[in-house]
Amino acid sequence: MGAKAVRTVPRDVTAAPAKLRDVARHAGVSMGTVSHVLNHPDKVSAQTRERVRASISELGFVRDANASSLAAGRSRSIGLVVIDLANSMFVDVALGAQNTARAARRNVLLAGSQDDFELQGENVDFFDEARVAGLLLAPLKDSAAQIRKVRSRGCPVVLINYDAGSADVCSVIVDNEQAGYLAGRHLIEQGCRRIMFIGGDDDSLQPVAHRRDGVKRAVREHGSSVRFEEVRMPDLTERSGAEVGRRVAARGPDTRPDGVIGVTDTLAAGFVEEMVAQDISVPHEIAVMGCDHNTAAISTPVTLTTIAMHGQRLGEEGMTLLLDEIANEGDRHLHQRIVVEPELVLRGSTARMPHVA
Amino acid sequence: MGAKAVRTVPRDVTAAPAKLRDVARHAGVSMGTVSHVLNHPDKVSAQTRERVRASISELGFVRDANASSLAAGRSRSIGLVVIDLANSMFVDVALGAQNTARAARRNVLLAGSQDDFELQGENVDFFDEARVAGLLLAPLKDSAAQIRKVRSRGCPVVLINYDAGSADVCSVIVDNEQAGYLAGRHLIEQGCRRIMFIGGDDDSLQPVAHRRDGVKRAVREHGSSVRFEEVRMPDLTERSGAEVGRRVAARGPDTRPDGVIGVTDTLAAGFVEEMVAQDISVPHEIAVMGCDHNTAAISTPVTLTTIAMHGQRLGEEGMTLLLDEIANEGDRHLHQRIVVEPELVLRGSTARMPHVA
DNA sequence: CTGAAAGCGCTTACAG
DNA sequence: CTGAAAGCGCTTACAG
Repeated sequence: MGAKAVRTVPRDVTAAPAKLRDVARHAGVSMGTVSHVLNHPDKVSAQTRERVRASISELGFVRDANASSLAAGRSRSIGLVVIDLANSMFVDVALGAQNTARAARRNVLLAGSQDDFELQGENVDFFDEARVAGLLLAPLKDSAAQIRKVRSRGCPVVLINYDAGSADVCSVIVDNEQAGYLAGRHLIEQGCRRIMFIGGDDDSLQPVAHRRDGVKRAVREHGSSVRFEEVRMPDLTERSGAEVGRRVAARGPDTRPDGVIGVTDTLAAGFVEEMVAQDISVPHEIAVMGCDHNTAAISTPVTLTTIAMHGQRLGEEGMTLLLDEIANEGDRHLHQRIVVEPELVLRGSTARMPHVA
Repeated sequence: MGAKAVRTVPRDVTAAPAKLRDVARHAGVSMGTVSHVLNHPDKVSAQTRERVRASISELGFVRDANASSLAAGRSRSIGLVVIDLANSMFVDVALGAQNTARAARRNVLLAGSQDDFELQGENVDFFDEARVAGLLLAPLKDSAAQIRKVRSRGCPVVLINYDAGSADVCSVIVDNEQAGYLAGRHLIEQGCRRIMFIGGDDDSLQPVAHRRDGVKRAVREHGSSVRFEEVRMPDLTERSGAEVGRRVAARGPDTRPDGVIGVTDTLAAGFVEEMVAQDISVPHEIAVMGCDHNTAAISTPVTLTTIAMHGQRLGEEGMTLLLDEIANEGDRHLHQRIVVEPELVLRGSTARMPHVA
């Protein structure tokens, strides 16, 4: 080729990264214009916009989000704090929230609390410091203090999977009472007459209390022929489920329950494993089910019947509510309480009736 | 009580949030001193420190992390981008990374890429804009361009579950070849002689290629009596696994494989479900196993033998390497490549030999 | 150990 | 549509 030996020299990697002022200089415009191209491209003429964009990519400019948020007074990101990422329900929540946020060109910052209220507090504080545009919170238990603090800084909060019981905050919840009811009714329909509910000993854990109430309603509805029994464990782990399993096995076959509901799948999974270890047949001697559709509860030797919570739906609805509240800062926003219905998921661990197999 | 009616008036909630300058004024010190209390408490006398802390909590001051990061030139947070949070292996990675970071008083920002290379790019860009102190990246495939960009801004990167093959970056990887080998050897030991490997059609997915190589090594090692067959699917979903299942079922029993390895648990789970639907016994007619210990693969009617990847270990080691690189900015840091060995997890889907039951 | 001051890299009225 | 300038809330040498 006859072209002169002029070639694009690769930018020196050790050179200082380009800043907005460098872009402005390079494009021959003011910093304000570059900022507009970044934040309100429609307010800039097409020609200027393209010139600025060319400079941006040529210089490899990446805007400093910290400076941007500081100057704008608030970050564009949204914080999401969930109870525990090891519970797949909350991964679903994150997915749903993420997708909805992305459609609105917003980023979501994700944090899991590992079932630890103190860690939850740290996560909320962190997002508070980051001055997120909004906070989606799936709390372990009553978190009024944490919420008030964040809100006083002008950050809207939407609750997920927790009913604050007050009208001054949006929430998206699962009907946990109904979840318990579905579980109880299903076992009764499978012929169980001695129902055991494995819950926790901390009544402030709202979903646990509600699910128990639902199971009781199903039992009551059936009349006096069904017995109800509740065991309260200090935590909701697989280990606790196995512990209950040992106690149940130690009883005579006639006094054992014939249907067991773990308030979480994890708990139910631990129970099932212990049954297998003790040579007690699931579902024939004892039908077992979980109650939160945690796909992480894999290790059961039989597949676990459970109640699906539609986590993704929760995340989507919550994010939609939050985005609305952010857009309408206080005034035109009406706090809502959205209830998502749970659903029975049939699997092997309760399949006593031939037609269910 | 004879005390005067002086009581602590609750701070007006509508008042402007306290800033560092307010704290300084309230405590009667300069802003620099407040900043020191926050960032280098040991450089301040105990008395001053406590006075400042009292003012901080009395005023409900929460430092603005954006301003802080801007002034300091870099955020204190660390970014973690994983391939997919729906794969529990990566939740484990996040857990491990989180715990290690927390011990070092660092926050980690978590993002999942949903198996989407474009989303991965967005996640990396986001952390780049946030000027994170370091980036832990579990990439889908070669991401040299993304990495170079971030690094040019002075942000150290450590790779997880991906072998960059170059000595200029730290990485923590699973020995995927060994994982494949363990899987292959296990099936052969279980008596399988016609092994099928279900993989993907994208050779740039490193773990897939390595696991296949490992399976082949096991087959080769056993001599010519074992047949090897590979199926390449466009994606690694449950649906693809079921599709392969249908094809296998359509063959005559004599030409079918008697041992199947899904390169992911998800793939294997889909295959198993299809076997059950087709009334082909797992493990007796066909033994099946997965290869990444994804606890999210719950829906299998028999529990799935798989290879554990020790995700938490990966996260911990990766974060440790990254923290070291951050602390020793370039000079005293030596790039390392840590290999974590995988491990066979026996379950029902390959239990053909009585002693394994 | 403490204080005064410059500066981090943007955004946003404001005026043209 | 574009530009000049003030300011966002901190941190960090620097001097005392």
